[in-house]
Amino acid sequence: MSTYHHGDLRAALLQAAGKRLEKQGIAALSLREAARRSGVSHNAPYRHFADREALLAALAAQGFDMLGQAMRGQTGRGMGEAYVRFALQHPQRFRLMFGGQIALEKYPRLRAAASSAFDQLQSAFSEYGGDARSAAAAAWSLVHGLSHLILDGHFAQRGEEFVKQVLGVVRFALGPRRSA
Amino acid sequence: MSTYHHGDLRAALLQAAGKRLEKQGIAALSLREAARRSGVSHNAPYRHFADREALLAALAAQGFDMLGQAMRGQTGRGMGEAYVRFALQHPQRFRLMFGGQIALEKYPRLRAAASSAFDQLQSAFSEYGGDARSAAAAAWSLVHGLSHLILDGHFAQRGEEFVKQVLGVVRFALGPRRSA
DNA sequence: GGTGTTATGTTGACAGAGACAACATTATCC
DNA sequence: GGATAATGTTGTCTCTGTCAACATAACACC
Repeated sequence: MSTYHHGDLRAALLQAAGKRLEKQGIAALSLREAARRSGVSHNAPYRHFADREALLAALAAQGFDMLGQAMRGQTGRGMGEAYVRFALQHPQRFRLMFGGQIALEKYPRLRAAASSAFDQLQSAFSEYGGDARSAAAAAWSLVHGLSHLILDGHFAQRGEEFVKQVLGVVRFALGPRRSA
Repeated sequence: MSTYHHGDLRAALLQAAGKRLEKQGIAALSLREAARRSGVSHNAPYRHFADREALLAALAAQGFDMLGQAMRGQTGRGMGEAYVRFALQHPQRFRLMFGGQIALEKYPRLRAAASSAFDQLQSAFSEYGGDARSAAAAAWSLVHGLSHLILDGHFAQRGEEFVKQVLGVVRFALGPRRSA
């Protein structure tokens, strides 16, 4: 029988869990459910993930990769808009990535994926001289917070228009401005 | 016997759960544990909370009240700093409040508490004329995102100094703006 | 004061999840 | 081709949320 070994169970589990995640939210994610959807016994996942948290970490890492992809090629304001757009398009994934349920220090792969995404933002602010770090941190905070608050339903509006309006109100002090 | 009825079980549960929350995080919160800590049977909590989520919602509402209290009397930048300080002092509570695990629309009391806190921020920006809403939204986003990212360990620094520096880099544009 | 009604707690039970251990089957490598 | 590691399975335990049925106390009304 070739059905005993799955072939690529790890990927299958990630896909099944990913689907479940977007549809039902983090709380609905279970190893057993993912196993079921992958047509495998309830304990098989443990050969690929140490525990539930490890599965979540892998999904989150995927998310950071996706986010990096979404921001690629963008600059300045456009990058910020891409960030928010990603969050709105993948709400549950975004919450998983930034929900604080995963101990970042336990998953180097995850930390690396996150840093890589942040680096893109950072480099977009290199022109800001000595305060580049602070400006980048502020910009990230701004788009991150905006994403979160919109997702949580704390604003009445949530369209592209609103996002542009809010981002447009902000200026970063110091250094040259006005580039596209 | 006066031991059959607890007296104020609801408050006791909230306190027990609150303690557990700050120490162990949201995931470690369980109705049964709270019941145990309150010296009561495992099903007693259901007389006060419809389900686990309702308990979480009550804890979150408390959190918004605390946040409102922390911002009271502050203005401008100081209010933003108070916001971040609150988040850093009550990390798990903050995550609960903004983790998206609670369906805001199901708990009017919770929504009210949240709006009330936001209103304070909003009113601090009333001077910004027509774009007051956008400016307030941006300011909230900024401090909110900064809090989140620091909590998640995405920045190397996390002291008061760093917070002031990041917030100091941001300016809000006055008056009406062109939109993209 | 006695009595019916409501609020509050208790006991018991069930299903689903995470996690561990022991065992089975297939790949892999010399 | 056989040892060894990788991968899956079965079985079991404990914990949790939640429902149902029952017990006890508080309260309102006569």
